[in-house]
Amino acid sequence: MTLKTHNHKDELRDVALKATPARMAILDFLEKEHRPVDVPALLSYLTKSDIDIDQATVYRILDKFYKGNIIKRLEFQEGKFRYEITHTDDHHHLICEQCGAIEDISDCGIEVLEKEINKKKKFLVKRHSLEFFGVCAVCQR
Amino acid sequence: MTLKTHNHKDELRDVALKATPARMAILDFLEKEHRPVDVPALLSYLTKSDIDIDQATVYRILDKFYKGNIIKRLEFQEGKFRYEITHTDDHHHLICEQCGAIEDISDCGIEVLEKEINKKKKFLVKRHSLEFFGVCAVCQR
DNA sequence: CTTCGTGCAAAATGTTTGCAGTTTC
DNA sequence: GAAACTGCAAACATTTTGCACGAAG
Repeated sequence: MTLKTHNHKDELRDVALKATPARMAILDFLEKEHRPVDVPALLSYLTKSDIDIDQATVYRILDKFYKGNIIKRLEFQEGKFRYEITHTDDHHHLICEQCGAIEDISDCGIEVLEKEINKKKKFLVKRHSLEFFGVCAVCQR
Repeated sequence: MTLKTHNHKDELRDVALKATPARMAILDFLEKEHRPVDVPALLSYLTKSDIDIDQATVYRILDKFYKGNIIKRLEFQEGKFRYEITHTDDHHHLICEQCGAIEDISDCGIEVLEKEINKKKKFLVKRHSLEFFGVCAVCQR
């Protein structure tokens, strides 16, 4: 069992955001889901949880969370964004193009590459996106 | 000087696509531009070149090209797609968040990682996306 | 009580589709 | 001439915005 030093309220206070029911529910959902979620999924969860919320509000909340570095914003070549809780480790995703399964992968050793880029190209890397698309183990059978 | 074994007409015939003026112009533009372009940029170029084309047609052409592997489809966290001619080398991009400059970078050594993923996770990688966001040399000054 | 957050409606942006007419091979 | 391609208009999906009301600290 891990020691939880922060709850959602603290998390929000840390970035000067008020702890509203909608925000708490969104954090709950993002934490519960073990994959990056899109806005439709978020909305349908909120509706099912009897939280009546407008999509505009959801986008505004996600924007605040993103800017406060509480969540990450990802693109899986779908023409829309997905969001996931910011974790301490730098991980990426394996996206199965057949069933849509999303696996995590860590330790891609990309920091080395970033340093090299900085040295060779004088480009200061702030963040990167790295996703793999293919066929998962189950779909290969 | 490099030997050009293929022109645009051949390129299209190779993937069973008819060589129409619009398609030739789009290939011209994508070849001329040294950065991944979005649809608005493509449309404005075509208009300036007195090629009257509907956006629906542009999207349909890009779709065909993408499926024929003539072009690549990229996302730079902008909520839209960008396209570039498919090159033989596997390169990625450094995107300056301040001025929008896009530099190429090669030899990221990601094939090694893909093989590892295949072995460890039994996930068959077909393609990947890797982009770096940060500040370019000019904007750092 | 002031600032921040939300709902509602509308719009902006990017992309896709149906269908009738046109072009390419 | 058949199949592929295109224009037009409309629809669709995602995301953003203005404004008035409501809630949190």
